[in-house]
Amino acid sequence: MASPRVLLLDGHSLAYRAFYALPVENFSTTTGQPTNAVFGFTSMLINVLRDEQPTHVVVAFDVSRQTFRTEEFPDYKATRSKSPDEFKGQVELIKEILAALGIPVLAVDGYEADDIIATLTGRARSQDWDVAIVTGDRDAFQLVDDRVTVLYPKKGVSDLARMTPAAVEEKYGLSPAQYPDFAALRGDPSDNLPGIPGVGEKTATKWIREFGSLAGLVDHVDEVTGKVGDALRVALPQVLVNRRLTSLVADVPVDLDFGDAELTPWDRQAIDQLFDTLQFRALRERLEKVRPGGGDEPVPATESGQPLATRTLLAPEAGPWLAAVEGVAAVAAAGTWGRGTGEITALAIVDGRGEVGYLDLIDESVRELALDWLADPSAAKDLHDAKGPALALTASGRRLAGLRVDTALAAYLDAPGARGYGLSDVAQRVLGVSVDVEGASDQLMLDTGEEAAEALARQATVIRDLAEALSARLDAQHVRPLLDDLEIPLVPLLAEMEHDGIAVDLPGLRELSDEFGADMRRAEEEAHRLVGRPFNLGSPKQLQEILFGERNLPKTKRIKTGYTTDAEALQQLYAQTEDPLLEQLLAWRDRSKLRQTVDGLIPLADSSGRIHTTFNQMVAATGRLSSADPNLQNIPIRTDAGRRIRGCFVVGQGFETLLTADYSQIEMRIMAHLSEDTGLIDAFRSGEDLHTTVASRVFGVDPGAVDAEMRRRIKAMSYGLAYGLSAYGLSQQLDITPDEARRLMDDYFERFGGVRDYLAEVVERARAEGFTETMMGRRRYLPDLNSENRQRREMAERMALNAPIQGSAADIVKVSMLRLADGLREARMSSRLLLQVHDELVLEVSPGERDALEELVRSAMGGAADLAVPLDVSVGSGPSWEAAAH
DNA sequence: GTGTACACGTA
DNA sequence: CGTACGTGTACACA
Repeated sequence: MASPRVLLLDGHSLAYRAFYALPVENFSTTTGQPTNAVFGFTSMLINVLRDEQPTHVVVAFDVSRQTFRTEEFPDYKATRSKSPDEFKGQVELIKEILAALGIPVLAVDGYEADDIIATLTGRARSQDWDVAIVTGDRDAFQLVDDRVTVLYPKKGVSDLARMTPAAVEEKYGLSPAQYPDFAALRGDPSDNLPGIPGVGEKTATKWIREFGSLAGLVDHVDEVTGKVGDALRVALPQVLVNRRLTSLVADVPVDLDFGDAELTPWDRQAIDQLFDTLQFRALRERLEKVRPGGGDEPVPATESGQPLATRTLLAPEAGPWLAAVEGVAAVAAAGTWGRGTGEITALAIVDGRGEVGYLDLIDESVRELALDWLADPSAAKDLHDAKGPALALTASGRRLAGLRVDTALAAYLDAPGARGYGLSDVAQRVLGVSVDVEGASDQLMLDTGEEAAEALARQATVIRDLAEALSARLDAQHVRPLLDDLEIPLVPLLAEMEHDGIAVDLPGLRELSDEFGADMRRAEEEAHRLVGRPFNLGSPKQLQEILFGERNLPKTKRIKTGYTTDAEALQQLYAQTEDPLLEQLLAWRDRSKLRQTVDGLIPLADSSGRIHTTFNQMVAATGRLSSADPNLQNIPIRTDAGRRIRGCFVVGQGFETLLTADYSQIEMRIMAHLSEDTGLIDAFRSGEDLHTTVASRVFGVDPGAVDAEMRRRIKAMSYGLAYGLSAYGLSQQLDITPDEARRLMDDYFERFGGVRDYLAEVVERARAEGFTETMMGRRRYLPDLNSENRQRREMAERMALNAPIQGSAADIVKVSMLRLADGLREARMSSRLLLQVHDELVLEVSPGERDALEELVRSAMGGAADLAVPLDVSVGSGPSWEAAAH
């Protein structure tokens, strides 16, 4: 075996280099946390791990600016400006990353990182190890020899100079051992070490070469002629000071066993979580490629992903084989699905005995057997992301049943807010194994039979092992009921909703598109006329130039790229200046947004005029569903023109009407329940208008005396509470002074103190426990609650405040959907659920079922949770989504 | 072609 | 300086 190779990094100097090399504007998270130093450092680390292939790694940091050097020479590094706060916070993040990678971090009081590196270099050399040093401090060049290389960042963070003895010789004309002598003569402006007037690198090199060393030069100092000789003699004491400071200390009391520095597999969960919060996507992939043991290591035979003897089951034996499956089967499905339909092309099944079967569903009879088996409730099965296959089953007229663990959903409940829930993501995170799903599907496409079977069977074994590992995790977190009773039963229901889709009035949509298009053109022409030339109204950049440059309008709120041109700001500008261009811009924006929505819908209608969204069960960190392709959860409603789009979602053929049902103020009701605030509970129980009732208490007047403005303010305040609204934010929204907003909040909490106490308690508990919980126990982990960074911490606090409220509402709506679907089945009704929009359900009503359905919906939704306040449901019906509103 | 910023629709 | 999403456009980068 090759001798160990140790990699030593100067954490501070590299982070510092990165901090100034990478523009912070391009390297910050969406929450505003600067990450340029972390990114640059991590990027360099990954590169050297890849290129140097070290067996051991240590990172050294400076402790403080106080070292023996500042004692000897108080001006040492005195010109270094205090490192900015954005930098210091990032050093902590770097240390977190190193901790997750299992790389020891060393810092010794009174010494610099380079001294630690010199010390460790000496130790490694004495064991005859190779050493690579990465540092932005050139003093380390003195350590270079045939086994010690210094990698010095030339510029940026990716270009490292490889300083070998030959490279030092070439660059300075000196040996590494001569370097500190040379540096002492030259001085170092960055360390605030004075040089000698009239002496630069050239002269310094010449002297060292001539006399062999600084000591040699000192011995013959009188022989140096000319003005520089005089200068040298004058500066000699300083030069000797420089020499002592430049020299690295190789006997720092360092407490390190090299065994602890050995590279080992790292803590994937910690890495994933860190890289997620830092929003490092590409880096994570680069890191994955250099992980210990290499990126493409074969999976050990005994571990997950190892193919077993796979039997490809042909028509005659497929039926008996499926009937003989024992225990819970882990199933990997191949196929295509989306937009309300799907097709399964192959299944690999591993059963409780370890029997592995592969079914090619191209064969008609195998296909029927396999689909029936998937729909068999007595055949227990685990799948990964079963909604796709469920969609295919639904399309074939069946319903997925017997689903025990969906490993994607389980991973989501275990860690909502993670980066991805694909099989390879989850297998990597939970089991630490690589599953090349892409490669597998490539092989499936090649259809080389055996290879396709092997690839899919491998996935099935991973699913089997994941189901076991995740079950244990969910049990430990007490979230197993959420999987069993909520998320899993929802899978076939969502598949059916997606498959059914919702009918649209296509001619109506086309008409709207034309109309909105005409409005856009009018506004655009007028805008061009007002500006005097054509420009792109859709370009915020051009808009900024025109508004704040040419027209010199008052500046709006600052954004990264200048000043915002969002609708709110344009409206304020218009109120101030009455510039007619602003009217046109606002009109154009409004119409183009609506047209964009309409034009996105039209091509998605199927041949029978129905549109099929995809509900995503695993994206929202709070537990909500989301809707995509198209998003039917953000169809306009607030404006008349917008509502006309809703009017184009209509009842389909064979049905009588659409019915919508929504929870009124569900989040406020949850807040009343969770906070146990008697005032708020009473307000709901009174049955009067909530905001008016709350306003009358806050302002101390009769409900009849509450005017529209009072109600508006209280409504904004109440809703804002669940989002962590600040006095400043409230003042902005209500257009009042922050003082007034503060007073309003105080008055509010005076009357509803339970709410304030609850909100404060939620955050504190989450800070202590690391996560928030909904009424049903759904967790959200918020590590940033203990962040040193104020912005991140406060962001996490608002999330902590909101997650139990939004998440409990999401849980309740999910429960109501399941109760409703069960009720429909039991009553043998053919009306059906089409959409969920967070607190609203949209149903399609079969002829004659209207009244019974309303009754069912009210009881399913109203009884979905037992709260201290009633769950109020309002119902409406009509031929379109718009008309069914209430 | 891909990623980011901005703007904006919903609950 | 208010949470949770998805989507289209512009624009800069590769």
